[in-house]
Amino acid sequence: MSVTYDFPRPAVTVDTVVFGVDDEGLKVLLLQRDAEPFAGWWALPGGFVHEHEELDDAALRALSSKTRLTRIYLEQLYTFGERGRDPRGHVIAVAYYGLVRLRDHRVRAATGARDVAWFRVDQQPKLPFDHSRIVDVALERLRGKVTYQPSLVFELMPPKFTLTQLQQLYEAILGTALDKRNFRKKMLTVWKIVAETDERTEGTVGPPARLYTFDAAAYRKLARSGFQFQF
Amino acid sequence: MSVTYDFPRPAVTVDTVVFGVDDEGLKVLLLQRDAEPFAGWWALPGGFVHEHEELDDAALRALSSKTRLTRIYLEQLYTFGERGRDPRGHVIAVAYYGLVRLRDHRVRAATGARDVAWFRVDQQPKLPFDHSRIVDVALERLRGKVTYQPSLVFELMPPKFTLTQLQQLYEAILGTALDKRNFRKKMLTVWKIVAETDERTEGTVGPPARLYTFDAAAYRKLARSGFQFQF
DNA sequence: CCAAAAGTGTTCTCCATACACCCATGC
DNA sequence: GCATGGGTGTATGGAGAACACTTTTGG
Repeated sequence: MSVTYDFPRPAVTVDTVVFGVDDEGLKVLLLQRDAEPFAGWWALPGGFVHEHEELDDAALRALSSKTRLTRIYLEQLYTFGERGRDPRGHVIAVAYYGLVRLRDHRVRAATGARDVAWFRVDQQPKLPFDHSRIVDVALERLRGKVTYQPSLVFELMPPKFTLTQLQQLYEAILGTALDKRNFRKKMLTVWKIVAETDERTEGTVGPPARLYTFDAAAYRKLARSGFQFQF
Repeated sequence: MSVTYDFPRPAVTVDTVVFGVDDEGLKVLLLQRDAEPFAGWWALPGGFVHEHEELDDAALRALSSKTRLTRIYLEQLYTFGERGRDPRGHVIAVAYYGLVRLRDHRVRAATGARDVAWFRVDQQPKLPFDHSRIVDVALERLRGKVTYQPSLVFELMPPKFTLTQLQQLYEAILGTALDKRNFRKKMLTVWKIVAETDERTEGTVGPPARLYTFDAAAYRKLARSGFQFQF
């Protein structure tokens, strides 16, 4: 039995919003387009879905082929299909977002891109298509998700970190300042999802800070019984 | 400037998961397919996206053309693109979910459907494609969303309702029993999102119950300052 | 000794949770 | 009068929010 469908079809693309963090704050990965439309503009990495390709695979492929970023964690965000969003015609974009440890990944331009760079989320250039909207939706989702699935945050942290670094990351994502004592109490006493190590930072300006690790086992236990949110 | 793209494209469909409630509990709307593949099976209402049609419009059109349900609130759920999910080939499904007041809407079969009916979510037949998975994802989303966006629930309630009806709806959606006193305290004292009327039910078995309305203004005020969840 | 950052406790308020009895109505 | 469902209050515990000073180190 073969049933076919032979009408004109919309094209389907995947677009990816990849966030990273460094000491300047939260950043988003953009590439400078090589081809029309919008050649020369900074835009989200993405591309057309190939025949018989799964969406998740298409997103990873598009990202790695254009920016050399591989093996990163992506999650589907939303599917955009507004009329007029793409001058080439009827193009539906399945958007993904993800997080990487910026220092672990050297990005460089590849197929279809003149250049690749990280932009602070509060200092993005004007983006083509509806990409600005997509970034906004991704940011909103990231902010929401962080409060009820804090494990996400640790995707961005090195394996060992200080509590101040962790707090700064939360502040970068949420865009607000947090109280140091309350933050530490939540991590150490309430949630207990970080574990002390014996190590400390070296060569810092102030006193050395203790290094912690993410306690995945404690996290899973906590996740089963639900979270209490807000800072 | 015209840029085209001329490779084989996946087909794009929209599928809708519509929830309703009656005294038997939470239900989902299914239709009995008329055409191959899976002719005769109960499945989610849906259909192919037309040329230059927006996704939201396609979902509403597919739903109304097959079930005569119109003007309902739909929200995008997730986009499914797993290999092998459709025997016709590479078909991507953008899924939507929505809520209706079951008693307000008489559904009846139309184009492409032999029959249309409401099924209790815990008594669904075996569904074709990956529709069972889609219903599961929709249910999970509905359950999550109810706790942080309670206004959703009132989409399913009549304009005037008793607190017991409201509580039963929450219980149907969440699949758990709730404490009557705590529930009422939350609605009336903590959230204050329902307003008393002077009316009462008539002809009931026990004593008449007071009727309440949803207080949209109070809700918006509360929504701005964030919620506290859980019952 | 000074600048910089690390680290630490307490109080108050609000909400979640647990729990049981009396009352109004229709039949 | 009885079955059915409506309606009500309190005590406890846990977490969020607000808030400031001392200590350690390198230069």
